[in-house]
Amino acid sequence: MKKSKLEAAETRRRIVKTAAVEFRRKGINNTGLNEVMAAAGLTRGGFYRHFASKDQLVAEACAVAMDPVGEPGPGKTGLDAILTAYLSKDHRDNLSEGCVLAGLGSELARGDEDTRAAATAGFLKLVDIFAQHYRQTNHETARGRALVAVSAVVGAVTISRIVTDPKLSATILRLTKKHLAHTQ
Amino acid sequence: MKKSKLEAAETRRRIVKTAAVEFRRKGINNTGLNEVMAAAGLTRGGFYRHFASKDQLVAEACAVAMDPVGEPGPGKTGLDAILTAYLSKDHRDNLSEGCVLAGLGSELARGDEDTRAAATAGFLKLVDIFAQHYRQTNHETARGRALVAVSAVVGAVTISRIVTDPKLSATILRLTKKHLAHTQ
DNA sequence: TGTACATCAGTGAACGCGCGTTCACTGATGTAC
DNA sequence: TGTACATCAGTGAACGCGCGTTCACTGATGTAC
Repeated sequence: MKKSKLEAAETRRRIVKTAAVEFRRKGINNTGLNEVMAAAGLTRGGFYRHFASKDQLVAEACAVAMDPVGEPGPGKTGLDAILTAYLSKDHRDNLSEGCVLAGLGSELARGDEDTRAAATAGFLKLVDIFAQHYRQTNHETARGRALVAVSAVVGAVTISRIVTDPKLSATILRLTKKHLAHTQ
Repeated sequence: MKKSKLEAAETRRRIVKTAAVEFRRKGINNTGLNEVMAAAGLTRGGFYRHFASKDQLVAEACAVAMDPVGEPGPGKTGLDAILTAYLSKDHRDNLSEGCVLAGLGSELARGDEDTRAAATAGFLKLVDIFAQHYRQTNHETARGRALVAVSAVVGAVTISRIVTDPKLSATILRLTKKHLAHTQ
């Protein structure tokens, strides 16, 4: 049953990618390795040919999942487009493809060093994207504003997912967008 | 071994309070009922005399834990005091007594209706406290600003706990405070 | 190029463990007379 | 007020279950000669 090195590498990538989706969808603690492997079309036993532990998979899945964050779609640019995408109902309702910081924030805070480092790298990437759109004379000021803005949007999406009143949820997203667009 | 009704009610309260601490400290999914009961000085079996399920305890613990949120300590008032307390390293490092929204945000988003309703009530209470300090002519505007501000501080504390770089963590808290104080 | 053998990706059963929940039991509390 | 009995808070063992992890095994791949 041995597969070629190429196939094995592809399998590994598939496991990480599947995990990135499943963890975001159901939470890290609520997602078993069995579940991830099955979703990747494999059986449980093969997992440890690729990873030393679940924690390692968590860290790698986190790193992979952070990559596409903040890309508001092809052709769209500008802070407004980014804010619109991040603070959309689409993003709020689509856990499995959304931002890791908003989807797994409080679980990441209890994660191991590697996981938190991956999340930190993703956060900084997002901050850079935001900072590019804060056209200040001072680069540090732009970065500072971006730090605050990213924190704010992560909080807004997190809370918009908790809140039981749909109107309130929508208002949080709308007003956060308005606020951040105005302090550009 | 039966206890008086008074004692039983006291026991129930103790379980909820203990759960509120343990859930915040280790996360809801990582905290077993066994653990909560032991921390409350009881054995596992007695739990179901007081609660129908773990989910019920989660909802009640969440409601209780949300109560003291936003109280910046005796004698201190004003938005600045609230922001200072909420965005302090003390709050960041003291999971077990901190704000539920920041400590359990992404787990709450996957919680059941009752839990999310309790969290929503707590969120709105916090929004009201903030809104009282935004002295606008229009009450709705003040509430809007408060919604955004509470989302922002929840995001900031969440991320300050994830980030592996202590300086970055401190900067997020400091700049978020500065930003929100200035848009008063 | 062909043969013999080592490697190792993936399978599927099994491990111990802790989970949420149930249950028979104990004995002090509360109630009825 | 005193007695007899029902209630039920709390105990501790046990339930089935899914978890992360291990392991013997299979057989195609990759390598050495």
